[in-house]
Amino acid sequence: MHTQPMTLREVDGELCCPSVLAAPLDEAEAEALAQSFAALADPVRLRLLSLVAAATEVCSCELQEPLGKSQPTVSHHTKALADAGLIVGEKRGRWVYWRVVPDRVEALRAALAP
Amino acid sequence: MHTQPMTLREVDGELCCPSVLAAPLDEAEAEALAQSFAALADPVRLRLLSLVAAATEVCSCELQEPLGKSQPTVSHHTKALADAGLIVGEKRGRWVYWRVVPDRVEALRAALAP
DNA sequence: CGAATGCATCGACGCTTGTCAATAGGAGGT
DNA sequence: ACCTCCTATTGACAAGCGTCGATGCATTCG
Repeated sequence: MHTQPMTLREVDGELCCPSVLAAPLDEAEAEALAQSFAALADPVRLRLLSLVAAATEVCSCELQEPLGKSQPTVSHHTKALADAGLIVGEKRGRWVYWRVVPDRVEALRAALAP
Repeated sequence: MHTQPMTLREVDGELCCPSVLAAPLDEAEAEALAQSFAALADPVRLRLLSLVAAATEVCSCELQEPLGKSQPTVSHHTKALADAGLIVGEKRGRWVYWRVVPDRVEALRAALAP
């Protein structure tokens, strides 16, 4: 299972999120935001995310076919999204069920707010 | 100078933008969105974008020092952001002045809307 | 128990990307 | 004309990433 949501806000704990357009970012903020956006910078991961969002809960085995990718590749992408905190996995029996983390998506969306 | 805003919406011309969380993305939408997010998936480009946004207009020469990168590297990143349609450059005299394209940023932000 | 299933990890392969020095292209100034 | 300044492009290099087959780890089922 994959965890740790990554920094992005361990920094000041005050405001919700740094906005790219509001004020110049310092290097730490830029690095954290860039890693989060990098998780979205792949078409397979975007489709994976949209599939999970559409079903509110999806196991990895259900992703392999619609994505048209091998099982290790799917696992690689779920891990990438989970490391970015955008999805979270829960292991039940032999399966891992994935859900999106709306707050995380919202944080990235807020980073693009004017 | 760099131009051409790239696809992302040549597709249906109807709605403003595909949302990742609303419905499963097809491969074309995912590819276009991924390329746009890839432009934001670099800390130097994020800081560059925030610097341009803060000043509403910045020439390349003013970016080199705060970013701490060489001139070719800065040019490389301005091109990347311009290819993604996030900034646009206007050449005046010997200088190129960059401005953000708010609609483009908003389109990406909308892609993360619930 | 053993066999089967779902997922993660490893190793390897190509391709992409960020970076800079060197060079080229253009516009202004002298 | 020449020289200077700003930007873009090229070439090269290292690092990172997406992909898959093979393997390993748990868990469930018979």
